[in-house]
Amino acid sequence: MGRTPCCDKVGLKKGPWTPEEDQKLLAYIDEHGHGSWRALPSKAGLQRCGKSCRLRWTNYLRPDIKRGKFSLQEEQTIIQLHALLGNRWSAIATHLPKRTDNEIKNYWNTHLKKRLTKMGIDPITHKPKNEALLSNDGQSKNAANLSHMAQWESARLEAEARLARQSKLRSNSLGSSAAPHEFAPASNKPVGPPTPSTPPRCLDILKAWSGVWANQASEAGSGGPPASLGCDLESPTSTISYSTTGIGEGTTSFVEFVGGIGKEEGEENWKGIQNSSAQLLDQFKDGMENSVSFDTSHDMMSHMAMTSVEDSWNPESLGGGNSNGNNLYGGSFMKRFTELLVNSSGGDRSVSDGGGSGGGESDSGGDCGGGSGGEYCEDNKNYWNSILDLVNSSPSDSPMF
DNA sequence: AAGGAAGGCAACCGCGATCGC
DNA sequence: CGCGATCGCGGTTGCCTTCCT
Repeated sequence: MGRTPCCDKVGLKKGPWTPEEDQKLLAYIDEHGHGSWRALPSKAGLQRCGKSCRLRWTNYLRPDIKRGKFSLQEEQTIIQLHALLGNRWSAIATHLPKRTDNEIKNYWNTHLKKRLTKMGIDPITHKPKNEALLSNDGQSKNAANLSHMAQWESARLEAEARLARQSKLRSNSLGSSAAPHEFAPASNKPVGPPTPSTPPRCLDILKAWSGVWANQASEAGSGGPPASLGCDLESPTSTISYSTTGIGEGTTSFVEFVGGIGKEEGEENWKGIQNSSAQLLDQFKDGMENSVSFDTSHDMMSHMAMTSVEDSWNPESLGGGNSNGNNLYGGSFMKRFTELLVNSSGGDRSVSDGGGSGGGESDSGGDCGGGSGGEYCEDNKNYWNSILDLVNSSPSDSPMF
């Protein structure tokens, strides 16, 4: 029953690739595209299994990958995304143009993870180790909130993937004018919809959400943070079953959840939206109904919209929420933390780019706790703005968007 | 200068998801 | 609907390089 490993065939070479092999593979793909990886080696005259060829191509030979040292910005991105996505390297890679999931994974394991551990941070949960001893009421609630978002995002990812597949199929069946080169997209993700000029509309809800946050923030002025933003992130609860093994393991992305949100769009296009979650829901429904044109995704997303959002995305969750802070993931903690982290790498690095928008700020310990109000809120806003920027600046060729 | 330890990274392995017959 | 083939992903291994003593 078990599938035999593709490399079990005797006579197939393993181990490091030689320049000659690279050349053969490159030449073949350049001329024919990879097509079926299984069939490629024999056609290309390589004594390798297809899987090995695919890996070599995606991780090394692909023309659109960048090699070399990770920039500060990239490090920060990885850390933040890992905090939200866990070990979903391929998903993280979609936000890091020209980096492969394998490279990111290696970099995490060899550099960032150790740095975290050194600092007393649990690299899995991204929590300071001593926080594990804290009472779990607020934390668990936040974790649950994030988990809800993870559920939702997971469903969205599935839908998008399906969308992309179907789109690809359609374009193929229409005798698309695709170039003969079938270069794999970044991180082996399915090729995105053929008309990327309009991003997946399912993301509109995310814009809306962003807009709500922006409004909350602006209305609150220096008063309170958009509670849902930093202190008590609520999210639609998916009806799909999902393992809630904790952040960083088995959870999906909040960053991707806000994926594709243009910060400006989020703050301007949607500024007119009332804070009413009902209106927001209408927007969401409209977006769903009008945009996701493929049956499967449409059904799925619509189902999500109808069954999930209405059930759990209540006004309280949008506008209310608590302010008990200490939201590890939504608060300034993460930002400061990542900055601290990248700074702690020592040597010649410094936080000087825009990504570390709050660079140089005092280390106030990231207390989200009540009290500090304005500064905290500003930090939260900045943090999420940086996330939005981060996602927004995701490569246009990212198959995710 | 030599040997061992540690670090870094390319590549492999195995599993789950998906596709096509 | 079932089954085999294929693909993609994440975890792990093992080799090579660099650092340290």
